Amino acid sequence: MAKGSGVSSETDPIRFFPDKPIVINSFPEDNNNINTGFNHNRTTLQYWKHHHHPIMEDHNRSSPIQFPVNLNFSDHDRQDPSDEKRTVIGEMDFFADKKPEPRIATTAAEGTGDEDKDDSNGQHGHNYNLNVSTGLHLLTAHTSASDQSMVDDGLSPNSEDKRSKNELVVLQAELERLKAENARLKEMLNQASNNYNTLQMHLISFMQQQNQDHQKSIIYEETNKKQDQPNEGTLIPRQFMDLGLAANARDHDREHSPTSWDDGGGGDQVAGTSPINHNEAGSMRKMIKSCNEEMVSYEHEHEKRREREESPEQGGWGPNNKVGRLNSSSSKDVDQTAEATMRKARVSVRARSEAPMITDGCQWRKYGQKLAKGNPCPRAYYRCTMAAGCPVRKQVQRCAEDRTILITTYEGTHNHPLPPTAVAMASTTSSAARMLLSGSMSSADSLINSNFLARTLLPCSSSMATISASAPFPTVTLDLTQTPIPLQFQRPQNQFQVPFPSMSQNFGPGQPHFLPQIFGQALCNQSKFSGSQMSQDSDGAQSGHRPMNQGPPGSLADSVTAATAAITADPNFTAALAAAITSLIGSGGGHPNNGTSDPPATNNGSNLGTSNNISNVSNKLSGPTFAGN
DNA sequence: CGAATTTGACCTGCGC
DNA sequence: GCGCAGGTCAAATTCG
Repeated sequence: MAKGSGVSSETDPIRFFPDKPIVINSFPEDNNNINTGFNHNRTTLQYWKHHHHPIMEDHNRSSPIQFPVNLNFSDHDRQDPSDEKRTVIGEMDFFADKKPEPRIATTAAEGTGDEDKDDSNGQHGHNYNLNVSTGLHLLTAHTSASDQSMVDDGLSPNSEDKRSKNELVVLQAELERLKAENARLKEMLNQASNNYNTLQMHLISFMQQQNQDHQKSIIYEETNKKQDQPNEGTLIPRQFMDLGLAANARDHDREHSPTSWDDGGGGDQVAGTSPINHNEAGSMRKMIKSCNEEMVSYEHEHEKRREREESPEQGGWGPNNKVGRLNSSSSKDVDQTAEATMRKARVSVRARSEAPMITDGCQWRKYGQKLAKGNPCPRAYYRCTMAAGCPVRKQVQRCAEDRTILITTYEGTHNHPLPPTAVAMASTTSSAARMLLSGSMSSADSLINSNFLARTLLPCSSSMATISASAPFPTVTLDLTQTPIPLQFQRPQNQFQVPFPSMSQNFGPGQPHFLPQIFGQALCNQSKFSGSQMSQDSDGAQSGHRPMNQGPPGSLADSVTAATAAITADPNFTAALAAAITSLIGSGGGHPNNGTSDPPATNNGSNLGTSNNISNVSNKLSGPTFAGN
């Protein structure tokens, strides 16, 4: 969390979004570095570092949007010499290519010679203002032929007069245009600000709801524990229960109280607690609605599956699986669906590694290996052996296309104490899990959550989360192998890939690369570590013994944990997320349906359980043989 | 010798 | 109902 504090202290998403109105880019480059506003270059970062105020605060001085406005600067504007200087400079630069003309014209008309130098009290500015701002008309009106003749006696024939008038007209038109543009940009900025605020409030209310749900789930758990006295000896994965129940509680809530986002009626917890910008909210609602529809159908399917699957065997992975059914119908339902959900949910981690298996702080025992269809590389099945009865299992397999990629799929939740690295990870991932779980509550939340989870778990530039509904089990795939992802949605079949517009955008300038570094480094370490320990595992050849214990203190698990914890706990991150979502929505980068179609994420909140398992991902070698080949 | 892995058999779900 | 594929079990094997 120490790192997290760093994130939170510096991260100011406000900068992210409000700036986004790439207004900036529509201006000439010479005004100031705001132009590069959204580039990730040093200039921008430096700018932001040195201007710790969001553009919204500072727009009077630095935003190009203000230029046209400041054209009307008055004496008041000039009270502060320094201010004036800066403003003038900016303006002059901005209109550099057009100013010479008016000056020439004015000078010629008034015959005042070098006014810039003569006017030491700023009178010039004032006069100039008259000439330019109000003055284009006035000048034209006042500057009669006689005036001109007085000044430019004998030097200004009619043709020249006409020419200057024409220039004035042109300038006037230009001024009008700029004013209009300024107004438009202002409007955009306001809208962006509104959107940002709206989403931020949504997020806050969403988080509050999550807390409530979590508490509710705890209550459920306590109740169930009392009811399950006979099974007291059995280890009950608390996180599992918490998360699962939370999800179910939400499902229940949703079933009995349709949300406004879904049905258009009022009363959505999120929408209801915060004002909505109708433009933004409208498109968002569309996305969410379609998403929700998909989720509903998806959930229906899985409900059926669950009914079929749970009744016969009830998952044999945990003795407590049967408990729920013995309880009262209500808690039974809750338990069943929750646990089923947890059992079914999976988190798949793709990472480049030469090692036969990524270590995650847990001990695993291989219990099977199978040659799966479509992949020449065998799939190895591991089960957690850190505690008897731990239901967690994982599959390890190399990617068929790229065998340097190791795909580790986790399923289940540990029911025992975890080593430091794993513990930290678990706590972190549980947060993410809750995020994801809450997705089953309402479509709105689900949308946010799927993104949130993805961004939370993989905030680095090379990350991507894929939520798949095609598999029998909802699966979230965290791809740590990808290079920065384009802002576009790919949608293979039922998969919805959550794109990560380089998180650096979402975070304040202070730490744009903080998280990516963590993850990147962790992965890098992983690779190095793997490489140093293993020559090649392509043949499944095992090179001797690899101690099966927790990963090193500085492992991927730690990194991920720290990073994730930091993010999840950082309100700024949530705000940044909101901004990111807004940008995604606003950019129209994806199909409305795409952004929404993350059924699995929401579906049964199943991913929660899985996300817990993510906590196990670390970067140390463990299991002996890799089945992966 | 105990622990872990290997590997073929078995079970189950699903699609045709 | 049958076959396929994924997943699991457990005896055999290997390793330290």
